[in-house]
Amino acid sequence: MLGAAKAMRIATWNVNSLKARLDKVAWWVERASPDVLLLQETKCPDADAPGEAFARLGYHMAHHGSGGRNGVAIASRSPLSDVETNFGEPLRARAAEAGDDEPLGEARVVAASTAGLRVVSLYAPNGRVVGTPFYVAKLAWLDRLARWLEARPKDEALVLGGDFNVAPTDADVWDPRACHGGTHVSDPERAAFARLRAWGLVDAYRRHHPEAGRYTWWDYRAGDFHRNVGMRIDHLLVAPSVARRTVLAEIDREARKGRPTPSDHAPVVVDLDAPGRPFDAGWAGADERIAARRRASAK
DNA sequence: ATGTCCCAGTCTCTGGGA
Repeated sequence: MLGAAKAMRIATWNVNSLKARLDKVAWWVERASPDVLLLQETKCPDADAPGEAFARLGYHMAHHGSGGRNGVAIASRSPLSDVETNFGEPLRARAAEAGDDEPLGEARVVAASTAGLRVVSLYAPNGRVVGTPFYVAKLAWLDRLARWLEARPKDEALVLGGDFNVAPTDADVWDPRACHGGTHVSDPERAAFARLRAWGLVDAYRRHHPEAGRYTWWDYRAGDFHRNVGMRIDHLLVAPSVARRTVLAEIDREARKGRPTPSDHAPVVVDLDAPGRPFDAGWAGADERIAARRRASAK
C-alpha cells in the first residue's frame, strides 16, 4: 500500500432545531471535529440557515428547509457541489403524481458531493401511528428512497445518513414487547430498511458494534435517557466501497447530556481510512450505572 | 405520571408534532 489515506470523520445528528441548538452544535463540532456533518430537523427556512456561523467554524453548508418542521443540511470542511434536494423532485408536482404528495413536499433530503463522497442527509417521516395515513405516507417515502437508491451507480462512494425513524431489529429498541404495535419497529418499516441494505448499503455502526442497548434517540420525558429507554433510529448507511474504509463507529451519548437542553438524538460518527484518535462516546461505565439505577428504583 | 421540548400563531399562552 502506498501510504494510508488521511483519516476522515463523518457524522449525522438530528439536532431538533438548529437555531435552538446552535451553541450545542458548535460545542460538539469542537469536540468531535467531523469533516462532514449531516444535520436533520433544523426547523430553519433556508434564509435563516446559520451558514455564517458554520463558515466561522470552518464549514461549507448546504441547507434545505422551509421552517417550522423538518429541514436538513450538510456541513463539510470541503466544498460542496451538485447539491440536490428531495431527490431532485420538483417539490409538489411529481410527488402528487406518485400519489404520496405530502411527505415528498416536505424538506427531508439534501444531497451533495464533497471530499470524494456523495453524501445524503435525510429525515424520514415519523409515521405517528401504524395504519394511519401518516404511516402509509412514511412507507411511500421509504419506497421512494429505495427506488432513488436503486437507480444509483453501484460503485459510487455513497453515504446515506440521517434519521430514518426505523429501528432495524429488536436489538435496536429498549424493550421489543413495549414497542410492539408501534411505529419504527413494524415489519413493513423494517422491510423498507432491509431493502436499502439488500441493495448493498452497510449499517456502519453495526459493522463495528454488534451489542444491543445502543440507541440514538431517547424521549425527553420520564428520564428515558438516564434509564437508557431509547431506540437506534439514526443511521449511517454506506456503500460497500466506503464500508471497507470504516475504522471506527460511535454514538456520542455525551451530546445527549446537560444544559441547556440537548437534542433528543445523539450523533452517530464514523471514521474512514487511517485510524485517528480514539473517540470516548460516553458509553464506558454507562451500562453499569444505568443497571444500578434500575435496581435501586425497583426496590 | 398523560412525565418534555420546539415551533407558529391565536403571541407571556395554546395546540400540534415528535
